[in-house]
Amino acid sequence: MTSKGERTRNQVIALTADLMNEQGWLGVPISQVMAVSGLQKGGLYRHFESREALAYAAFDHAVARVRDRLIDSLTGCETATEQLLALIHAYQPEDGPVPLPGGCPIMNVAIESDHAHPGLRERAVDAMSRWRSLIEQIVLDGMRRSELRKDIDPANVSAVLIGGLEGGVMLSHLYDDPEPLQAAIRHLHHYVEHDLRRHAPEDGTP
Amino acid sequence: MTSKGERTRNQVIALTADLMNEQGWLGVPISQVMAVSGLQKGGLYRHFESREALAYAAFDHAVARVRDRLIDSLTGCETATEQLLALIHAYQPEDGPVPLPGGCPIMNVAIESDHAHPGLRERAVDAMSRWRSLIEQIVLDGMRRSELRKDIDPANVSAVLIGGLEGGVMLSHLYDDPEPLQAAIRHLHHYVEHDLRRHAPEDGTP
DNA sequence: CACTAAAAAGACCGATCGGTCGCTTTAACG
DNA sequence: CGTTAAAGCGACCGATCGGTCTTTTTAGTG
Repeated sequence: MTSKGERTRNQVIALTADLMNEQGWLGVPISQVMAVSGLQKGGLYRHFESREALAYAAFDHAVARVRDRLIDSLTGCETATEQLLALIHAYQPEDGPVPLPGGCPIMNVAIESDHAHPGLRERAVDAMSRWRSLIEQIVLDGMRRSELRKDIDPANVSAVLIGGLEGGVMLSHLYDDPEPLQAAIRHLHHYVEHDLRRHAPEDGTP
Repeated sequence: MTSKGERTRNQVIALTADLMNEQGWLGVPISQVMAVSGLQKGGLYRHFESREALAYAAFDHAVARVRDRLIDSLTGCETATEQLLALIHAYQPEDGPVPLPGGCPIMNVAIESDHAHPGLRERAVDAMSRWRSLIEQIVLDGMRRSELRKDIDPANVSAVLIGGLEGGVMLSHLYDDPEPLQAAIRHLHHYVEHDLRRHAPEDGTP
Protein backbone atom coordinates (compact mmCIF):
# COMPACT_ATOMS: atom_id res chain seq x y z
CA MET A 1 0.00 0.00 0.00
CA THR A 2 1.07 3.56 -0.54
CA SER A 3 2.42 5.30 2.51
CA LYS A 4 1.08 8.58 3.75
CA GLY A 5 4.11 10.46 2.59
CA GLU A 6 3.92 8.99 -0.86
CA ARG A 7 0.28 9.93 -1.13
CA THR A 8 0.75 13.53 -0.11
CA ARG A 9 3.74 13.86 -2.36
CA ASN A 10 1.70 12.76 -5.34
CA GLN A 11 -1.16 15.06 -4.38
CA VAL A 12 1.18 18.02 -4.10
CA ILE A 13 2.68 17.24 -7.50
CA ALA A 14 -0.73 17.04 -9.15
CA LEU A 15 -1.91 20.25 -7.48
CA THR A 16 1.28 22.06 -8.35
CA ALA A 17 1.13 20.93 -11.97
CA ASP A 18 -2.25 22.58 -12.42
CA LEU A 19 -1.26 25.64 -10.42
CA MET A 20 1.97 26.29 -12.28
CA ASN A 21 0.42 25.54 -15.66
CA GLU A 22 -2.11 28.28 -15.00
CA GLN A 23 -0.07 30.82 -13.10
CA GLY A 24 3.32 30.27 -14.65
CA TRP A 25 6.06 27.74 -14.09
CA LEU A 26 8.59 30.30 -12.95
CA GLY A 27 6.37 32.77 -11.15
CA VAL A 28 4.44 30.67 -8.67
CA PRO A 29 5.98 31.03 -5.20
CA ILE A 30 5.98 28.20 -2.71
CA SER A 31 3.58 30.22 -0.57
CA GLN A 32 0.94 29.55 -3.22
CA VAL A 33 1.78 25.87 -3.25
CA MET A 34 1.36 25.91 0.51
CA ALA A 35 -2.03 27.57 0.14
CA VAL A 36 -3.47 25.10 -2.39
CA SER A 37 -1.95 22.02 -0.77
CA GLY A 38 -2.78 22.94 2.80
CA LEU A 39 0.75 22.06 3.84
CA GLN A 40 3.14 24.34 5.66
CA LYS A 41 6.63 25.01 4.50
CA GLY A 42 8.18 22.33 6.64
CA GLY A 43 5.84 19.67 5.38
CA LEU A 44 6.45 20.71 1.83
CA TYR A 45 10.23 20.65 1.95
CA ARG A 46 10.11 17.16 3.46
CA HIS A 47 8.97 15.86 0.08
CA PHE A 48 10.96 18.09 -2.28
CA GLU A 49 14.53 19.20 -2.09
CA SER A 50 13.77 22.63 -3.55
CA ARG A 51 11.18 24.63 -5.41
CA GLU A 52 12.95 23.69 -8.61
CA ALA A 53 12.71 19.97 -7.86
CA LEU A 54 8.99 20.38 -7.24
CA ALA A 55 8.58 22.24 -10.52
CA TYR A 56 10.43 19.49 -12.38
CA ALA A 57 8.25 16.79 -10.82
CA ALA A 58 5.11 18.79 -11.58
CA PHE A 59 6.15 19.35 -15.18
CA ASP A 60 6.89 15.67 -15.70
CA HIS A 61 3.50 14.87 -14.23
CA ALA A 62 1.74 17.37 -16.51
CA VAL A 63 3.52 16.04 -19.58
CA ALA A 64 2.65 12.46 -18.63
CA ARG A 65 -1.00 13.40 -18.30
CA VAL A 66 -1.05 14.96 -21.76
CA ARG A 67 0.83 12.05 -23.23
CA ASP A 68 -1.49 9.48 -21.67
CA ARG A 69 -4.50 11.20 -23.14
CA LEU A 70 -2.93 11.34 -26.60
CA ILE A 71 -1.83 7.72 -26.49
CA ASP A 72 -5.27 6.68 -25.32
CA SER A 73 -6.84 8.34 -28.33
CA LEU A 74 -4.90 5.98 -30.58
CA THR A 75 -6.63 2.81 -29.37
CA GLY A 76 -8.57 1.18 -32.13
CA CYS A 77 -6.92 3.15 -34.90
CA GLU A 78 -5.50 1.02 -37.68
CA THR A 79 -4.22 3.25 -40.45
CA ALA A 80 -1.75 6.10 -40.13
CA THR A 81 -4.44 8.50 -41.28
CA GLU A 82 -6.76 7.34 -38.53
CA GLN A 83 -4.01 7.71 -35.96
CA LEU A 84 -3.04 11.21 -37.02
CA LEU A 85 -6.67 12.32 -37.06
CA ALA A 86 -7.23 10.82 -33.63
CA LEU A 87 -4.25 12.72 -32.22
CA ILE A 88 -5.43 15.97 -33.81
CA HIS A 89 -8.93 15.66 -32.45
CA ALA A 90 -7.69 14.68 -29.02
CA TYR A 91 -6.60 18.28 -28.60
CA GLN A 92 -10.19 19.42 -28.59
CA PRO A 93 -11.98 19.10 -25.28
CA GLU A 94 -15.41 18.80 -26.92
CA ASP A 95 -16.72 16.57 -24.18
CA GLY A 96 -15.84 16.41 -20.55
CA PRO A 97 -13.79 18.91 -18.60
CA VAL A 98 -10.58 20.39 -19.89
CA PRO A 99 -7.94 17.88 -18.82
CA LEU A 100 -5.17 20.38 -18.24
CA PRO A 101 -6.28 23.89 -17.41
CA GLY A 102 -3.84 26.48 -18.62
CA GLY A 103 -3.14 24.91 -22.00
CA CYS A 104 -0.33 22.66 -23.12
CA PRO A 105 2.37 22.53 -20.44
CA ILE A 106 5.10 21.83 -22.99
CA MET A 107 4.37 25.01 -24.91
CA ASN A 108 3.94 27.01 -21.73
CA VAL A 109 7.29 25.91 -20.37
CA ALA A 110 8.91 26.29 -23.79
CA ILE A 111 7.95 29.94 -23.89
CA GLU A 112 8.43 30.81 -20.25
CA SER A 113 11.72 29.06 -19.70
CA ASP A 114 13.50 30.29 -22.80
CA HIS A 115 16.61 32.23 -21.79
CA ALA A 116 15.30 32.28 -18.25
CA HIS A 117 15.62 28.72 -16.97
CA PRO A 118 17.80 26.31 -18.97
CA GLY A 119 16.85 23.32 -16.83
CA LEU A 120 13.14 23.61 -17.54
CA ARG A 121 13.81 24.45 -21.16
CA GLU A 122 15.78 21.26 -21.63
CA ARG A 123 12.91 19.28 -20.17
CA ALA A 124 10.54 21.01 -22.56
CA VAL A 125 12.79 20.14 -25.48
CA ASP A 126 12.81 16.50 -24.43
CA ALA A 127 9.04 16.35 -24.03
CA MET A 128 8.47 18.06 -27.35
CA SER A 129 10.90 15.75 -29.12
CA ARG A 130 9.12 12.70 -27.77
CA TRP A 131 5.82 14.15 -28.95
CA ARG A 132 7.25 14.90 -32.38
CA SER A 133 8.85 11.50 -32.87
CA LEU A 134 5.57 9.81 -32.02
CA ILE A 135 3.98 11.63 -34.95
CA GLU A 136 6.99 11.07 -37.17
CA GLN A 137 6.89 7.35 -36.50
CA ILE A 138 3.25 7.19 -37.50
CA VAL A 139 3.99 9.13 -40.68
CA LEU A 140 6.93 6.90 -41.49
CA ASP A 141 4.83 3.78 -41.05
CA GLY A 142 2.15 5.24 -43.27
CA MET A 143 4.71 6.01 -45.94
CA ARG A 144 6.12 2.51 -45.81
CA ARG A 145 2.63 1.07 -46.15
CA SER A 146 2.09 3.32 -49.16
CA GLU A 147 -0.84 4.82 -47.33
CA LEU A 148 0.77 8.24 -47.27
CA ARG A 149 2.60 10.03 -50.03
CA LYS A 150 6.25 9.21 -50.45
CA ASP A 151 7.40 12.76 -51.07
CA ILE A 152 6.61 14.14 -47.62
CA ASP A 153 9.06 14.74 -44.84
CA PRO A 154 8.01 13.36 -41.45
CA ALA A 155 9.81 16.17 -39.61
CA ASN A 156 7.96 18.75 -41.65
CA VAL A 157 4.67 17.03 -40.97
CA SER A 158 5.24 16.95 -37.23
CA ALA A 159 6.24 20.61 -37.27
CA VAL A 160 3.11 21.60 -39.19
CA LEU A 161 0.79 19.52 -37.05
CA ILE A 162 2.20 20.40 -33.65
CA GLY A 163 2.80 24.02 -34.57
CA GLY A 164 -0.73 24.36 -35.87
CA LEU A 165 -2.26 22.70 -32.84
CA GLU A 166 -0.21 24.59 -30.28
CA GLY A 167 -0.93 27.87 -32.01
CA GLY A 168 -4.63 27.07 -31.93
CA VAL A 169 -4.43 26.19 -28.25
CA MET A 170 -2.70 29.48 -27.55
CA LEU A 171 -5.35 31.51 -29.40
CA SER A 172 -8.29 29.68 -27.86
CA HIS A 173 -6.77 30.15 -24.45
CA LEU A 174 -6.09 33.82 -25.01
CA TYR A 175 -9.65 34.50 -26.13
CA ASP A 176 -11.24 31.91 -23.85
CA ASP A 177 -13.04 30.71 -26.98
CA PRO A 178 -12.87 27.21 -28.51
CA GLU A 179 -13.27 28.56 -32.04
CA PRO A 180 -9.62 29.17 -33.03
CA LEU A 181 -8.55 25.72 -31.90
CA GLN A 182 -11.49 24.16 -33.71
CA ALA A 183 -10.53 26.05 -36.86
CA ALA A 184 -6.96 24.77 -36.54
CA ILE A 185 -8.20 21.21 -36.03
CA ARG A 186 -10.48 21.39 -39.07
CA HIS A 187 -7.64 22.75 -41.14
CA LEU A 188 -5.17 20.09 -40.05
CA HIS A 189 -7.77 17.39 -40.57
CA HIS A 190 -8.06 18.57 -44.17
CA TYR A 191 -4.28 18.70 -44.41
CA VAL A 192 -3.88 15.09 -43.32
CA GLU A 193 -6.57 13.78 -45.63
CA HIS A 194 -5.63 15.79 -48.70
CA ASP A 195 -1.95 16.58 -48.49
CA LEU A 196 -0.55 13.53 -46.72
CA ARG A 197 -2.77 10.72 -47.86
CA ARG A 198 -2.07 9.06 -51.12
CA HIS A 199 -4.88 9.40 -53.55
CA ALA A 200 -5.66 8.09 -56.99
CA PRO A 201 -2.70 9.10 -59.21
CA GLU A 202 -3.42 12.80 -59.10
CA ASP A 203 -0.26 14.76 -58.71
CA GLY A 204 0.66 18.19 -57.39
CA THR A 205 4.13 19.32 -56.58
CA PRO A 206 3.98 20.21 -52.90
CA MET B 1 14.32 68.52 -30.34
CA THR B 2 13.99 65.64 -27.95
CA SER B 3 14.96 66.32 -24.39
CA LYS B 4 17.45 64.20 -22.51
CA GLY B 5 14.75 62.64 -20.41
CA GLU B 6 12.67 61.71 -23.39
CA ARG B 7 15.66 60.10 -25.04
CA THR B 8 16.62 57.97 -22.05
CA ARG B 9 13.01 56.99 -21.52
CA ASN B 10 12.78 55.68 -25.06
CA GLN B 11 16.10 53.86 -24.74
CA VAL B 12 14.99 52.19 -21.53
CA ILE B 13 11.72 51.13 -23.15
CA ALA B 14 13.52 49.60 -26.15
CA LEU B 15 16.05 47.83 -23.94
CA THR B 16 13.37 46.55 -21.59
CA ALA B 17 11.26 45.27 -24.49
CA ASP B 18 14.08 43.03 -25.65
CA LEU B 19 15.02 42.03 -22.14
CA MET B 20 11.51 41.07 -21.06
CA ASN B 21 10.74 39.36 -24.35
CA GLU B 22 13.70 37.09 -23.76
CA GLN B 23 13.62 36.63 -20.01
CA GLY B 24 9.90 36.85 -19.37
CA TRP B 25 7.49 39.71 -19.00
CA LEU B 26 6.61 38.89 -15.43
CA GLY B 27 9.90 37.57 -14.14
CA VAL B 28 12.41 40.27 -14.99
CA PRO B 29 13.20 42.30 -11.86
CA ILE B 30 13.99 46.01 -11.82
CA SER B 31 17.57 45.16 -10.93
CA GLN B 32 18.04 43.61 -14.38
CA VAL B 33 16.58 46.65 -16.08
CA MET B 34 19.03 48.75 -14.08
CA ALA B 35 21.87 46.54 -15.24
CA VAL B 36 21.12 46.69 -18.96
CA SER B 37 20.16 50.37 -18.98
CA GLY B 38 23.00 51.57 -16.78
CA LEU B 39 20.55 53.61 -14.73
CA GLN B 40 20.12 53.37 -10.99
CA LYS B 41 16.79 52.84 -9.34
CA GLY B 42 16.17 56.53 -8.79
CA GLY B 43 16.81 57.42 -12.38
CA LEU B 44 14.58 54.64 -13.54
CA TYR B 45 11.59 55.51 -11.40
CA ARG B 46 11.79 59.10 -12.60
CA HIS B 47 10.56 57.91 -15.99
CA PHE B 48 8.13 55.18 -14.98
CA GLU B 49 5.59 55.15 -12.23
CA SER B 50 6.10 51.45 -11.51
CA ARG B 51 7.56 48.28 -12.86
CA GLU B 52 4.13 47.49 -14.30
CA ALA B 53 3.99 50.80 -16.20
CA LEU B 54 7.42 50.09 -17.66
CA ALA B 55 6.31 46.62 -18.72
CA TYR B 56 3.23 48.07 -20.41
CA ALA B 57 5.29 50.63 -22.30
CA ALA B 58 7.82 47.99 -23.32
CA PHE B 59 5.10 45.66 -24.52
CA ASP B 60 3.44 48.38 -26.58
CA HIS B 61 6.84 49.17 -28.07
CA ALA B 62 7.52 45.53 -28.94
CA VAL B 63 4.11 45.12 -30.53
CA ALA B 64 4.58 48.29 -32.56
CA ARG B 65 7.92 47.01 -33.82
CA VAL B 66 6.38 43.75 -34.98
CA ARG B 67 3.45 45.54 -36.52
CA ASP B 68 5.65 47.98 -38.40
CA ARG B 69 7.62 45.17 -39.90
CA LEU B 70 4.49 43.34 -41.00
CA ILE B 71 2.90 46.46 -42.45
CA ASP B 72 6.12 47.28 -44.28
CA SER B 73 6.07 43.88 -45.95
CA LEU B 74 2.77 44.80 -47.60
CA THR B 75 4.18 47.63 -49.70
CA GLY B 76 3.90 46.88 -53.37
CA CYS B 77 1.44 44.03 -52.93
CA GLU B 78 -1.67 44.36 -55.02
CA THR B 79 -3.78 41.25 -54.64
CA ALA B 80 -5.01 39.70 -51.43
CA THR B 81 -2.97 36.61 -52.18
CA GLU B 82 0.18 38.65 -52.51
CA GLN B 83 -0.55 40.45 -49.28
CA LEU B 84 -1.20 37.27 -47.31
CA LEU B 85 1.93 35.64 -48.68
CA ALA B 86 3.96 38.73 -47.84
CA LEU B 87 2.73 38.67 -44.25
CA ILE B 88 3.45 34.97 -43.91
CA HIS B 89 6.97 35.28 -45.23
CA ALA B 90 7.65 38.34 -43.09
CA TYR B 91 7.75 35.96 -40.13
CA GLN B 92 10.90 34.39 -41.44
CA PRO B 93 14.12 36.26 -40.72
CA GLU B 94 15.90 34.75 -43.71
CA ASP B 95 18.04 37.83 -44.17
CA GLY B 96 19.30 40.26 -41.63
CA PRO B 97 19.25 39.85 -37.88
CA VAL B 98 16.24 38.59 -35.98
CA PRO B 99 14.18 41.72 -35.40
CA LEU B 100 12.78 40.68 -32.05
CA PRO B 101 14.84 38.23 -30.08
CA GLY B 102 12.71 36.01 -27.90
CA GLY B 103 9.96 35.40 -30.42
CA CYS B 104 6.62 37.07 -30.87
CA PRO B 105 5.89 39.29 -27.87
CA ILE B 106 2.15 38.89 -28.27
CA MET B 107 2.32 35.13 -27.94
CA ASN B 108 4.83 35.34 -25.12
CA VAL B 109 2.66 37.69 -23.12
CA ALA B 110 -0.46 35.72 -24.02
CA ILE B 111 1.00 32.60 -22.46
CA GLU B 112 2.80 34.16 -19.53
CA SER B 113 0.08 36.53 -18.41
CA ASP B 114 -2.82 34.11 -18.54
CA HIS B 115 -4.37 33.82 -15.08
CA ALA B 116 -1.34 35.59 -13.69
CA HIS B 117 -1.62 39.20 -14.86
CA PRO B 118 -4.98 40.35 -16.25
CA GLY B 119 -3.64 43.76 -17.27
CA LEU B 120 -0.97 42.35 -19.57
CA ARG B 121 -3.35 39.70 -20.82
CA GLU B 122 -5.86 42.32 -21.89
CA ARG B 123 -3.14 44.13 -23.80
CA ALA B 124 -2.18 40.90 -25.50
CA VAL B 125 -5.81 40.33 -26.49
CA ASP B 126 -5.99 43.80 -28.00
CA ALA B 127 -2.76 43.38 -29.93
CA MET B 128 -3.78 39.96 -31.19
CA SER B 129 -7.18 41.23 -32.26
CA ARG B 130 -5.63 44.04 -34.28
CA TRP B 131 -3.31 41.54 -35.93
CA ARG B 132 -6.22 39.22 -36.70
CA SER B 133 -8.48 41.92 -38.10
CA LEU B 134 -5.70 43.06 -40.43
CA ILE B 135 -5.65 39.59 -41.95
CA GLU B 136 -9.42 39.33 -41.94
CA GLN B 137 -9.74 42.61 -43.79
CA ILE B 138 -7.38 41.41 -46.49
CA VAL B 139 -9.32 38.17 -46.79
CA LEU B 140 -12.62 40.03 -46.97
CA ASP B 141 -11.33 42.32 -49.71
CA GLY B 142 -10.07 39.30 -51.64
CA MET B 143 -13.47 37.66 -51.36
CA ARG B 144 -15.25 40.78 -52.57
CA ARG B 145 -12.92 40.98 -55.55
CA SER B 146 -13.66 37.31 -56.30
CA GLU B 147 -9.97 36.66 -55.95
CA LEU B 148 -10.55 34.34 -53.00
CA ARG B 149 -13.17 31.69 -52.56
CA LYS B 150 -16.54 32.83 -51.27
CA ASP B 151 -17.07 29.91 -48.91
CA ILE B 152 -14.25 30.70 -46.53
CA ASP B 153 -14.59 32.37 -43.16
CA PRO B 154 -12.12 35.23 -42.54
CA ALA B 155 -12.02 34.49 -38.81
CA ASN B 156 -11.11 30.88 -39.52
CA VAL B 157 -8.43 31.96 -41.95
CA SER B 158 -6.84 34.36 -39.48
CA ALA B 159 -6.90 31.67 -36.80
CA VAL B 160 -5.24 29.13 -39.06
CA LEU B 161 -2.61 31.55 -40.32
CA ILE B 162 -1.71 33.14 -37.00
CA GLY B 163 -1.97 29.90 -35.09
CA GLY B 164 0.24 28.14 -37.60
CA LEU B 165 2.82 30.92 -37.64
CA GLU B 166 2.96 31.35 -33.88
CA GLY B 167 3.24 27.62 -33.38
CA GLY B 168 6.12 27.55 -35.85
CA VAL B 169 7.81 30.44 -34.08
CA MET B 170 7.49 28.62 -30.78
CA LEU B 171 9.02 25.41 -32.14
CA SER B 172 11.87 27.16 -33.92
CA HIS B 173 12.62 29.10 -30.81
CA LEU B 174 12.51 26.03 -28.58
CA TYR B 175 14.90 24.12 -30.81
CA ASP B 176 16.92 27.16 -31.87
CA ASP B 177 16.41 25.91 -35.42
CA PRO B 178 14.72 27.77 -38.29
CA GLU B 179 13.37 24.55 -39.79
CA PRO B 180 9.99 24.23 -38.00
CA LEU B 181 9.05 27.82 -38.78
CA GLN B 182 10.10 27.37 -42.39
CA ALA B 183 7.97 24.24 -42.60
CA ALA B 184 5.00 26.16 -41.21
CA ILE B 185 5.56 28.98 -43.68
CA ARG B 186 5.76 26.60 -46.62
CA HIS B 187 2.61 24.89 -45.48
CA LEU B 188 0.67 28.12 -45.04
CA HIS B 189 1.93 29.37 -48.38
CA HIS B 190 0.42 26.28 -49.97
CA TYR B 191 -2.76 26.80 -47.95
CA VAL B 192 -3.20 30.35 -49.21
CA GLU B 193 -2.57 29.47 -52.82
CA HIS B 194 -4.60 26.28 -52.95
CA ASP B 195 -7.30 26.54 -50.32
CA LEU B 196 -8.08 30.24 -50.29
CA ARG B 197 -7.49 31.33 -53.85
CA ARG B 198 -10.21 30.83 -56.39
CA HIS B 199 -9.17 28.58 -59.18
CA ALA B 200 -10.68 27.51 -62.43
CA PRO B 201 -14.09 26.00 -61.59
CA GLU B 202 -12.66 22.99 -59.85
CA ASP B 203 -14.58 22.29 -56.70
CA GLY B 204 -13.91 20.53 -53.45
CA THR B 205 -16.03 20.86 -50.38
CA PRO B 206 -13.65 22.26 -47.75
C1' DC C 1 -1.61 -0.19 23.60
C1' DA C 2 3.04 1.36 23.41
C1' DC C 3 6.71 2.78 20.87
C1' DT C 4 9.24 4.65 17.13
C1' DA C 5 10.00 6.57 12.88
C1' DA C 6 7.80 9.29 9.45
C1' DA C 7 5.34 13.51 8.61
C1' DA C 8 4.08 18.07 9.43
C1' DA C 9 4.50 22.42 11.72
C1' DG C 10 6.16 27.08 12.04
C1' DA C 11 9.69 30.22 13.81
C1' DC C 12 13.62 31.90 11.79
C1' DC C 13 17.42 33.26 8.25
C1' DG C 14 19.72 36.17 4.69
C1' DA C 15 18.75 37.81 0.08
C1' DT C 16 16.08 40.19 -2.99
C1' DC C 17 11.87 42.18 -4.34
C1' DG C 18 9.30 46.80 -5.80
C1' DG C 19 9.21 51.35 -4.32
C1' DT C 20 10.45 56.08 -1.81
C1' DC C 21 13.03 60.15 -0.94
C1' DG C 22 16.51 63.60 -0.04
C1' DC C 23 20.63 64.86 -2.24
C1' DT C 24 23.92 65.68 -6.12
C1' DT C 25 24.89 66.27 -10.88
C1' DT C 26 23.91 67.77 -15.37
C1' DA C 27 21.58 69.74 -19.16
C1' DA C 28 19.03 73.56 -21.17
C1' DC C 29 18.32 78.38 -21.81
C1' DG C 30 18.31 83.58 -21.08
C1' DC D 1 28.30 82.23 -18.04
C1' DG D 2 25.00 81.83 -14.43
C1' DT D 3 20.88 80.05 -13.00
C1' DT D 4 17.33 76.78 -12.44
C1' DA D 5 14.76 72.90 -13.34
C1' DA D 6 15.32 68.34 -15.00
C1' DA D 7 17.80 64.11 -14.50
C1' DG D 8 20.16 60.79 -11.99
C1' DC D 9 22.00 58.71 -7.73
C1' DG D 10 21.95 55.50 -3.88
C1' DA D 11 20.73 54.66 0.91
C1' DC D 12 16.79 53.10 2.91
C1' DC D 13 12.03 50.79 3.70
C1' DG D 14 8.75 46.91 4.58
C1' DA D 15 7.30 42.73 2.31
C1' DT D 16 8.23 38.50 0.44
C1' DC D 17 11.24 35.30 -1.57
C1' DG D 18 13.46 30.30 -1.18
C1' DG D 19 15.31 27.55 2.27
C1' DT D 20 16.73 25.55 7.19
C1' DC D 21 16.04 23.55 11.56
C1' DT D 22 14.06 22.31 15.89
C1' DT D 23 9.90 20.81 17.83
C1' DT D 24 5.40 18.66 17.79
C1' DT D 25 2.08 15.56 15.89
C1' DT D 26 0.68 11.52 13.56
C1' DA D 27 0.81 7.10 11.31
C1' DG D 28 2.28 2.47 11.14
C1' DT D 29 3.83 -1.77 13.67
C1' DG D 30 5.08 -5.37 17.23
